[in-house]
Amino acid sequence: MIGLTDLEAAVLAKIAREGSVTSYGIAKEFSESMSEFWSGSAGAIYPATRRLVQRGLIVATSPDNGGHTRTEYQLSREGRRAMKGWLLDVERASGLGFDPLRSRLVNLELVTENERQKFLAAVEERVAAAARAEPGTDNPQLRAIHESVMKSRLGWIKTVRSILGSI
Amino acid sequence: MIGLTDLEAAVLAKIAREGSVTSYGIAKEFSESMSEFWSGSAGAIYPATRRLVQRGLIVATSPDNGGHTRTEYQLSREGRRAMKGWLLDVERASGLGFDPLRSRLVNLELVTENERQKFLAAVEERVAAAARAEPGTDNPQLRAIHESVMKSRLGWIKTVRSILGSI
DNA sequence: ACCCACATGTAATGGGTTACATGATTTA
DNA sequence: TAAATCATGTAACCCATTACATGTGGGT
Repeated sequence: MIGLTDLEAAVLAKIAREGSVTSYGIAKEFSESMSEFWSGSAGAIYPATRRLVQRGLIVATSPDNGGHTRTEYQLSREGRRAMKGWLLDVERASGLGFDPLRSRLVNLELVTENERQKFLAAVEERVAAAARAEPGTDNPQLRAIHESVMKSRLGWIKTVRSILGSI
Repeated sequence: MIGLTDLEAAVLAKIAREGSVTSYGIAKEFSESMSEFWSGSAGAIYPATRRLVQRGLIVATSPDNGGHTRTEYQLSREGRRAMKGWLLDVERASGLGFDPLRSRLVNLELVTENERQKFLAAVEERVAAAARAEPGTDNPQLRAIHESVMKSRLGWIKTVRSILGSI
């Protein structure tokens, strides 16, 4: 009834979006696109789906399409409820999480002006490149959200550069 | 020589900024301001400083200011080098990390229009409130960075609302 | 025949979390 | 003198990571 880890919640959401998926399918999406924060390793996903089954949040079905083992998961009613509880959690959604750039920026006064400038320029270039990269999804909503993330991030970096440039 | 965890790096940076600190002092700052991503628990900080000492990245000194035990840490030369290596790591700095809001937004199509709108309005309000809150530091650079984070975040949320509003 | 994608798992490890335990010093 | 703060640590637990092990099915 209590806490889902963020990975568990993401798994629930993935199952909700797809309807029916295997652990392998979940792991694959996590490792190639999802968040780059999770590796999408088997050692995380298989235990996670097992936990979710034990808690009754998802149900397992084993369609026998010839020979090999394959287990697909679907959301249960409680699973949907839990997923929505996590998704609409305003308190947690309003936090900052972990941002590898932010955690560096707040310490950037520890290096020289020159290093700062070079670093920020390089990061800006890299983020701009990532923003131009192909989106990896054809869902227009997701694409728009992804685009807004990258745009806002670029704008933020520019702001920070001007702040730190004027020391 | 290889990887620092982000927490270890943050500890190094804190020591670099302060010059000399106790584990307790580090834990305190982490738990009240730092990142809200780390709890700043003793169970994380004391083992971390121990590891950093073992790797020669910080050195321990025990000033005897009467009676009670107290261990302060300072950066070693290698510690400064490791910290700078982490700080100026463009590759890692350019990633997205974990954002509790982003990880929800990409799944927001799973709830009704009404729930979406209510959720986004509530989050916007809460983030705006956090942006107005007192900064917790008197360092003008840090304040400016924090301000830029919150401003960019608010702008982003507004963009997302207009994207998701026009479905 | 060989390789790649699909598919499922386990084992060792690492590094966080909460909760607990202890004691000195300062402040009300 | 009671409470808060400073200060250090440990123990049990959880969960994600990497690396390994195993096997099927389809394409070249």
